[in-house]
Amino acid sequence: MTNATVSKIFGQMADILEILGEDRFRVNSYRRSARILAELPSEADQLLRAGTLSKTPGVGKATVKKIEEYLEKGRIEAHQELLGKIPVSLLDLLSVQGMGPKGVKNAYDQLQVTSIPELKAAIEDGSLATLSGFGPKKCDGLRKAILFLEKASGRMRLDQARGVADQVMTFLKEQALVQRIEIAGSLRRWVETIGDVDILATPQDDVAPQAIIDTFTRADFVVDCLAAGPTQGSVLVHHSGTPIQVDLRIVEASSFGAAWQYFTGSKDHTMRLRDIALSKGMRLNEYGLYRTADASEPVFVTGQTEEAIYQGLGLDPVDPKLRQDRGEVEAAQAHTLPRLVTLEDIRGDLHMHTTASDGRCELEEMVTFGIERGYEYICITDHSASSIIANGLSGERLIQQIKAIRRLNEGYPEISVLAGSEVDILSDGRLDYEDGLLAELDFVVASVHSGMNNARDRGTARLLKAMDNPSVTCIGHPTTRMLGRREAMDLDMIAILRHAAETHTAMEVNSNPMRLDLNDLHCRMAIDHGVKLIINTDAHNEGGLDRLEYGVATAAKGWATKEDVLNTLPWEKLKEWMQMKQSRS
DNA sequence: GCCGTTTTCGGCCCGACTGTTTTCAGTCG
Repeated sequence: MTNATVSKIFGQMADILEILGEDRFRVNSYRRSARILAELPSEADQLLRAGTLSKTPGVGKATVKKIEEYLEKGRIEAHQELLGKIPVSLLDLLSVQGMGPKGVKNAYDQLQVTSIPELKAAIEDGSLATLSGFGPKKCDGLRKAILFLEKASGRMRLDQARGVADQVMTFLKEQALVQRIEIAGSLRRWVETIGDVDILATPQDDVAPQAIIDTFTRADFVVDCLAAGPTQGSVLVHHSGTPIQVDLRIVEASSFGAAWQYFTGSKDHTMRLRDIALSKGMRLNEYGLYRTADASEPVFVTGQTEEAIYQGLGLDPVDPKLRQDRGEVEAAQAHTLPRLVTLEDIRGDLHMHTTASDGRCELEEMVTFGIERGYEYICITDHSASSIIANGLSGERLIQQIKAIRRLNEGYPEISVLAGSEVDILSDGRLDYEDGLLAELDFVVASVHSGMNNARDRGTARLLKAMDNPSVTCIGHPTTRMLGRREAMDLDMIAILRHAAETHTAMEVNSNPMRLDLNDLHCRMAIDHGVKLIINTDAHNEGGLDRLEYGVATAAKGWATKEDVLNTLPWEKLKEWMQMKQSRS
C-alpha cells in the first residue's frame, strides 16, 4: 500500500508545482515518478534495499531520497511545504476539461476560487467572465465540462468502450467516406478501463478530411461537439446514460503508421520514441519519422506503417499491449521482447458454470459450445455447497455431476470434458468439500466469494492455506475485484505468489471484463515469481465463453508468453503438471 | 528532476484546436 500512497504524493507535488508555474520538465519528472511508483512490482522499501529502485529509468537520486524520507518519517518535507502554498482542493479543478494550471492559478489569485462548486458559482454570477482569458465561450465550455463531470461515471470497462467504438466505426464505414478505419488509444492497448475512445481513419480518394469530420460531428449519436477542425474532431456520445468522449482523427495513408503509433500511445511510450528519434538526429511526429541532421529541412524517412517507424528507430516493433513504458522500449532496443500469448494458443477453458449452479446453459450445451470454439478440453466448475445464492452443489450432487460428465465423454470423442469445481475458500482457508471428494475431480479452482473485506493478513492467510491443498490447481479471480463496483481484496500479493511457486499452484486470469483478475501488473509479478497462469472465462452462458480474449490480452499486457500459461498445453501435459503438485504432498 | 556514443550543463515530444491576447497562450492528447 505504501507504493500507492507515495505515488499519490508525487502526483500531488506535480500538480501543485504546475499550478505554481514551476519548470514543466520538473513537473513531468514528478509525474513520471508517480506513475512508476504505482506500477512497481514490489513494495518500494524492498526494491530500495535491493538497490533496484535507483536503477529504474526515470527514478533519480532526488526521488529515491524522498522515498527514503517517507519510509523513515511517514512524510516528505517538500510535499508538506507545497501543501502550505495552495489549498489542496484546488487540484480538483484540474479535472475540469478546459481548466489547466494557468487557469486554476488565475481563478484562485483573482477570485479565490478553490473548488469545483466555487468555480460553478463564479461562472453563474459572471465573476469568472471578468478575468482575462475567460470569455463567454470559455465559461460556457467550463459549465458544460462541470456538468459532464457530475454525470460521467468515470472510466468505462473495455467491453463497454468497444461497444461505443463499434457503433461509431460502423456508422463511418456506412458513409463510404473512409478507406481504412482503426481503433487507437487505450482501447487498442487493452487498458482495463477506458477514459475516451480514439479512432483513426484515412479518407477515400477524392474525399476531403473535413467532410469526414463534419459527418462525424453531426451524426445522430452525437450529443455534443467538443472540437471540430479540418483533420480531427471530438464529440460526446451517450452510452447507457453516461456521456463518452470519442475522438476521430483523419490522416493520409502515407502517414497512417506514424499516426497510429502516436494516437495509440501510451503518451509515455511515445515520448520515449521521440526521445530516441532526437538522439539519432531525427524527429518523430504523427506524420512520420524525419531526418533532421545535415539538412535545413526535415527529410521524410517513413510513416506508412508502425513497423517501419520502430525499425527506423532501431527498435523491434512493440505490441500495442506492451506500450506502457514499463521496460518495453529497452527490450525492443535489445531485441528481447517476449512473444506474447495469443488467443490461438489457448487449448481449453477450465472455468465455467452450468444450470447445476448459477449458469444459464445445460451441461451438454456447454460441451457443444466448447467444440464449436475448437477447444481440446473444457472443465465444468460449478459452485460448491457454501455458495447458497449461486445454488452451489452439495457433495452428493457433485458426485452425481462427476458421474454424468464421465458418461457424457463417451459421446464426444472430439473434446475432453473435465469434471471440476469452483470450490469456495471458507473464512478460515479450509475448502468447501472433503479432501477425498476434491481428489476425485480432474481440476479444482479455489475462489473467495465471502469475507472480501478481510484484513490484509487474514485474507492473505486464507489464500495461502487454500494453496496447501494438493487438489487445488488454481486460485480463481484472486483479488475478487469488480471494476467500478468492488475494490480488490487487500492482499500481500508477494507472499501469495511466493507460496504459489512453492506449492505449485497456478493463478487464474479471469477474463470477465468486469474482473480481469489477476490484472496485468499482477500477471507480470506472477511470471517473475515463476508462477504459471491459467486464462479462464468463468462463463455462465454462451456469450461468456467469447470473453477469453480479454483475459488473453490481460496476461499479454503482463508480458505472458505461451509458456507462462498452462491452458496452452494439451490436456495430457496439463495433467502431468497437476500431478507434480499432488505427488509432492 | 532526469540524463549523457557530441554533454556532469543544458537540454528536455510535438502538433491540433480554441478563444480572443490583433499574433499567440492555454489546453489537450
